[in-house]
Amino acid sequence: MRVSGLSSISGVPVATIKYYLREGLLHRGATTSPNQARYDDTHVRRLRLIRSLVEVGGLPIATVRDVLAAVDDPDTPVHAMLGKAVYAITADTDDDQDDHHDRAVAEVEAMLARNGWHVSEHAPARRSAASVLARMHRLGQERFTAKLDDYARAAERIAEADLAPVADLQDRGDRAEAALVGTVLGDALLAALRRMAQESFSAKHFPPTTDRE
Amino acid sequence: MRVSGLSSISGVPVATIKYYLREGLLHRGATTSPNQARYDDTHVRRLRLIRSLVEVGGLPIATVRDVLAAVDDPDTPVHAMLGKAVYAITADTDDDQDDHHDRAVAEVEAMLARNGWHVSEHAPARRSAASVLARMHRLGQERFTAKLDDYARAAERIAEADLAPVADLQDRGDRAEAALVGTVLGDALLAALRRMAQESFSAKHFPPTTDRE
DNA sequence: GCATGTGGATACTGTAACTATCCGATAGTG
DNA sequence: CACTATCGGATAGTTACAGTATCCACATGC
Repeated sequence: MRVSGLSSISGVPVATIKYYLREGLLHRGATTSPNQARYDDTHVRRLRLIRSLVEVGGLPIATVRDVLAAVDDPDTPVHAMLGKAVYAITADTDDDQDDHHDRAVAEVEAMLARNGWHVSEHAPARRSAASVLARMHRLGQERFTAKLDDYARAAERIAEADLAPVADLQDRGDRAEAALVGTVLGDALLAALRRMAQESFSAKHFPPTTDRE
Repeated sequence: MRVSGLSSISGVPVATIKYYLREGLLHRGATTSPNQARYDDTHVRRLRLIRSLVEVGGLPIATVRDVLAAVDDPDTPVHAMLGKAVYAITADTDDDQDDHHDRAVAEVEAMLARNGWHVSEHAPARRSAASVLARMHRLGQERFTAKLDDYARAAERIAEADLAPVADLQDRGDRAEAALVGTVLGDALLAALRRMAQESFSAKHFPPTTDRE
């Protein structure tokens, strides 16, 4: 298969495929002549993965390159690769280092302790959670503090569902890719489920009279 | 307070504040002279909200304008405003209309039926969930189908925690803003909690020997 | 044998989100 | 009251990102 075939199967324009090749997101095809190469279904798979990370996850192309390089590198442990992806996904929302931030950090720590979670001191998710919580406080939305444990318990169940199937995978590459997809696309799936659950819950407990037109 | 004061309090550059004024994201200050205006803490609050939606939620400026216009308009029902925000947040990941997509749609419908959820036929979250699920299938990640109910039950608990406090709010504007922040920043908070839960669960059930270096 | 397509390099485009400059007018200081 | 910093508002410029488009010498396949 050559570029045009890869393009029509994947729906990605030829020019864009060339761009991804150039940027190192997609491995080159097997060259049969100075200006001829063959692509196979590994390219199709990879292209699909790239598009999902970009379109659903919103990752910048440069990040996708780094993450995929980590996926491909057998020396990179899976958790390190995921850390990279997760760190990339999580916008580094500059924390303002004010009272709200300090309070948010303390609340996250208290929540971890209450629930018996063991999370690295330097996990980006810690900073991220505290940063978002601090923003909520600054916006006058204090109610999340009280609900943190409810969210945490839900997150626990989700994490359990996330990890069990991944642990069964033998091949390192498969496991890395599964973890990556689960993390990035999983966020989008969960967000959609949350919306539907909200709508359903709202319809059930607040009959559509005043609030719902 | 004038722009420079607003700028130093909020940390947003003057030029950017002017840009937001121009684009209609921020209401103009009370003009005291042809070229002089006073800003108050409603501007500070609004600015914080804008930055959160942009930096955490990743919403485009044009969308933020539309969403905030809906928040401000007393004639827009809260759920319509939220629908706008939710629709904006959820990238319209073009569904490829193939077998995978059809199957994903069916799986989402089955899940809704099994859990007794009442969700509008045209809810964007439906399309979004199906679209993400279809992508997972195309990537060879089938395990999510089996886990859909686990995720759904977690989403139910989250939705419950989300909605209860919002229902208490009396003022329409407060309620709209609370729902908006809860939806947009809530996604980010939940994603961070999920990461931490994964790390904690992983450490607990897969002792750090082989996989975790 | 010749139109069609190829890999690869280079240059260009479009959009989004600011950022900088300029203007005449005002505010607050001394 | 003079005067300098700052203001609001308009306009133009910048940067970053993610592609697109063009060009080329060469291959393929009818």
